Amino acid sequence: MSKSTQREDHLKALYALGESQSSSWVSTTQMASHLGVKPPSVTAMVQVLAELGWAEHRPYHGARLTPTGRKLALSLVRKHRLWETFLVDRLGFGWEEVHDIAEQLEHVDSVALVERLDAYLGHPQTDPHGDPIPKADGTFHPEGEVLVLAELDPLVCCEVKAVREGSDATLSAMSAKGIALGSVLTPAQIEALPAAWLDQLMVCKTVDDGSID
Amino acid sequence: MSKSTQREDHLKALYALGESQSSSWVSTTQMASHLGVKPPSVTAMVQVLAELGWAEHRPYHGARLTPTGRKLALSLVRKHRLWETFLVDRLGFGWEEVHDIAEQLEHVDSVALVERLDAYLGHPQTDPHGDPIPKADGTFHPEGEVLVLAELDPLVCCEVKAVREGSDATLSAMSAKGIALGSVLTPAQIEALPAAWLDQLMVCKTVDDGSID
DNA sequence: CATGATTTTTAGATGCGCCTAAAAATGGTG
DNA sequence: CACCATTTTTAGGCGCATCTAAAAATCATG
Repeated sequence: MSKSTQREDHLKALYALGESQSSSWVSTTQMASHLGVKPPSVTAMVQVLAELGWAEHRPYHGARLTPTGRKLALSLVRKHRLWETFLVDRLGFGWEEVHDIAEQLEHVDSVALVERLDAYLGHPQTDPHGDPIPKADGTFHPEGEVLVLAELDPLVCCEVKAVREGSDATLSAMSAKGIALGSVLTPAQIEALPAAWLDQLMVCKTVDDGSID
Repeated sequence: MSKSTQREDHLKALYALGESQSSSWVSTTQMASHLGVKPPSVTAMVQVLAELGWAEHRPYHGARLTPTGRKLALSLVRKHRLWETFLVDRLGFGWEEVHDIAEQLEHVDSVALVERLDAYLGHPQTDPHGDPIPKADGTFHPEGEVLVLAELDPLVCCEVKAVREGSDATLSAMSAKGIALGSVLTPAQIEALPAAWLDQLMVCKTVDDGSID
């Protein structure tokens, strides 16, 4: 598929891991466990990405995307999230079923396809997990004030805005408990959730309108 | 992508070439030119397909699909044609633009995806080129009485039912001359067509209803 | 600040799909 | 029916992405 599914996968891993931590430098071991390969394989691939001008490699310290590499990674994220949106909104898949399929679809190489798909879906701003969809030029729509549920200090009512990387099983379990994008959670409900979910659920506080009047 | 895009491509070539001629035995040279590789590469791949039980290989004589191989090939054809239908009917591509994209999409491995796509498209029976779409069980809807335009002996009015493997440029040119599925051609129009097209256009005779009344 | 534990890279091998060149089989023709 | 042209397969290599094992660099700790 096009230039190489593997290169694209390494590029995406570099992007995803760089975003999820303070420094954009990512270790080869991190990438290896994320991609399910061994560290030496990552080293080799990172060196290829460096030759292509898509990443920098500081031996023994890690790798980081170049601006070019970042653009490419964003276009992959864009494709992935547009396909997920298609699978859920149009084909009726559950949000826990679409990741692996989108993983394959995102490697299809056709600019026209992505742009037509985007238009067909009505230029969606977020995917079925609530994550923002990068635009064709690599910019995002602002994400609003969301925070990880684990960091909600005084437990207050909040609305689920997005779910970060969860296994299919986790996503199914959430669905089963009635958690979806837009769900409102009360402090009591939050305390009853499995601890692991607190790091995955992104929420924003809702105003308690004292609805018992 | 799944088991191997290359194996799938060889399987499809074996199917397509076997169908297009009297004998289902296909030479490695034929496959090689169809796939754009050299004959020794095909020999090697055919031997792999034989080990998988997808094809028989009679050395120095050719290869042929087994029933299992044929089923797999039909499921690829099914996916290809469903995606082409999606691209044209839903995304608004022209029929000459979709082959290469569908070629990539058909290798995406997900039974659920194909079946949902089929339902979403309304279980179409033919693709945008007029070719029948195999059903999930590998059967076809009957194709009706179509014949190659080149064999239309007394030139009479006919309706375009399908277009066989044409280059994108050919398909564009046909569109430009107003030829689409369902177009009705008069003997005068047929005589004006480029000779090469006569082998690609599949038509059925139409009743001249003597509409000048 | 030196030494041991850990991380990372290099070295060398494997499988896959492709290639070219050479050998083997087939098939047509005198 | 033997020979030559053609087709097909075998032999041997190459590039890519991966692996394991060994070497090198970094880091953490006494």
